[in-house]
Amino acid sequence: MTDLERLRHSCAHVLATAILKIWPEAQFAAGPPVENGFYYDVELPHRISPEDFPRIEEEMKREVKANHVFERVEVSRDGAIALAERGELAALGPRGETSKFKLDIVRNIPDGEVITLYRNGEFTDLCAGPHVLRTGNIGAFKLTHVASAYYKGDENNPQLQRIYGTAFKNKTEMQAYFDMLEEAKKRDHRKLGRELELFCFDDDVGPGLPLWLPRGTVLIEELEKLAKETEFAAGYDRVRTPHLARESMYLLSGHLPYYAESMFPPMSLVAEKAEAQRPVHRADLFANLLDKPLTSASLDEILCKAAEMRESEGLATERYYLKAMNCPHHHKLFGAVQRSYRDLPLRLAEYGTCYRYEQSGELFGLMRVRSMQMNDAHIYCTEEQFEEEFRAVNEMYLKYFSIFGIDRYQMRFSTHDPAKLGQKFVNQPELWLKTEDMVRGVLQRSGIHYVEVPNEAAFYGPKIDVQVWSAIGREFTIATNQVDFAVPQKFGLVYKDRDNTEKTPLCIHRAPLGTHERFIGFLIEHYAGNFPLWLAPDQVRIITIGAEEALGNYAKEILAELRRKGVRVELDLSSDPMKAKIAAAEKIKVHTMLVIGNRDLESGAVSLRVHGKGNLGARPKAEAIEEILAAIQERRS
RNA sequence: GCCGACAUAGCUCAGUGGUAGAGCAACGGUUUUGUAAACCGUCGGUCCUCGGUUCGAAUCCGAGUGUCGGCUCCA
Repeated sequence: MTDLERLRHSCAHVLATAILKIWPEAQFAAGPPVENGFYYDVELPHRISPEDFPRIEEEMKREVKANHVFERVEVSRDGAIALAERGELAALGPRGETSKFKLDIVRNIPDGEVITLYRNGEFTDLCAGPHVLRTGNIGAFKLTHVASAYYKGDENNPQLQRIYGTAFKNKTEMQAYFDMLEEAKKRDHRKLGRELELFCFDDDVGPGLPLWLPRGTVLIEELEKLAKETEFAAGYDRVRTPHLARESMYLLSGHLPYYAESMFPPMSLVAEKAEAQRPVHRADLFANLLDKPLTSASLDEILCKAAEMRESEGLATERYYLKAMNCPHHHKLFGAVQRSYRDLPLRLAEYGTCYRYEQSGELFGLMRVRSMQMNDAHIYCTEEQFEEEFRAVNEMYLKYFSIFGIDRYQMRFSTHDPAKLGQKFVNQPELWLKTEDMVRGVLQRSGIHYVEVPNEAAFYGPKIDVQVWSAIGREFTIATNQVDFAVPQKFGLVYKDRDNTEKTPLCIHRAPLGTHERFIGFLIEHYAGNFPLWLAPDQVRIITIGAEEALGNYAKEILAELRRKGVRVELDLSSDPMKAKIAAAEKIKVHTMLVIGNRDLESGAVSLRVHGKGNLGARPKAEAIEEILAAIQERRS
């Protein structure tokens, strides 16, 4: 535990002390330090709201001022249980009620472990420590928010109130933290997305279904261009597949019924000619049955009637699902053509659109959505080819990260848990060990730093997830690279090997750029909206000083030349003062401004201004254009 | 999905039971400029939706929807 964590954990005890002074009946569960502070979970009939914070903080201040010693006491298990039963743990003294959560925690402490209590003033808590010496060592603290959490994170357990706070050695450091938070807020992709007109959401379209405005679409298309170039060079073939598929495919793939919950509910079609007619006919049919115009019927009435109708006529239904992943479609493409070992490795790539019914409370801007476009590809290869393919995929990741200047990331290698074979993981123990060894080997030989996490693999094989941190401090999986040794077999995918036998290929699922939604959400925060020239929705804006015809013509010449060369360029010929035009361009983070006045017109120059860098001075027109084209071409950061 | 908070003009926000407000943006005009905002005017509202309380609701109550903070989940 770091010094800061120790201090924050101690502050959690002070928080509990204060809460008990106000609400003596409070029952406490766990109160650990977390990334930016600490929390304590409490069960209390009173709903604590931020309005209660000043009062609680007042009590906390008193406790800090009293400068109580944090006293460590070792107790026997029976001793701790007796104290919990008398309600003396996480308490100011004996109480009528058992310290029920603490009792549960004591009972779950493994045999042989030393059980310790910590006391500060009147407050005693079951706690492994360590703590600061005295409450007075807590220099600065503040309660930040309140949320709810299930006891032990299990949704079958009672919901507790989780009071979050933060603490620092002194006020200066705490202020710096809050200032940093303010800065982070300005980078929030949801805020910038609106300000820069990149994307939006609409209630009539639906929650978690982003709409891309023209500027955001530029980002998408630039990323796709990058991916297509990179994948073409790496020997990928592009494919395209529909957004939905019949139920039977997801039964085959094994996604149903296990993943049905995270898929949109199916569309049911009646497999009967009369029913498959154009919607208008269906509408008339329903209207007749309903005895009123369709428009005045509620959706429930219509659905109910439709179901009744199907039932009464005994019509068979078939169901279609929106795809939640592209792999089954790609597997079908592998199987569509006879494959020889000479065709392998076969790399099928698609920016496929997927739909996942994420729980409503999980939606978060672009980072967690219900419709997404994935930088997907499936590589079908032999076991011998696996290492080389897997290594090449990892290198592609690193190439992308260097283009975007992403240096804070972590590769997470997720493996299976042998205890869950046949449940969470396909029951092929030897293939698990073999593929995990292969992946581990590639990572080690490539010198890639990674952490290994058991029990987090996909159901069909081990995987590597790349974690990044957004400006808001949330952790996200931005990219994924997975081994699949199970599903190709289910699909009966085979290739004819050299020895004239049929073999099942291994499959690598990979998405180095993740989904457009999450990746762009991340990039917005990463760049704080200040995209490099090649990505910037507004690459160049020509700003005239004055509006004489000759100057306007000169500006139009430059505009036309840049347009011809594929640059996203606009011309601001309005009568606003030059300073106002610059301000308007800066506000939407136009990357490069070409400011031209009569002086420039006379000398055939432009004056260059770059967002965030200010005025770079005048230079010959041709030179400025050359410079702009080169920066775009090289995807300079 | 669960707990809680929030929802007022395109954006940021004020308005706590009695005529719906500001700044910015947009639009119209005047102004003709040397590196982040020239002046004047105009437009703009289902105060999220539905229901209730009340002589009267943006304001109080209930339900729904959405967003946010967490939890759970995350192929």
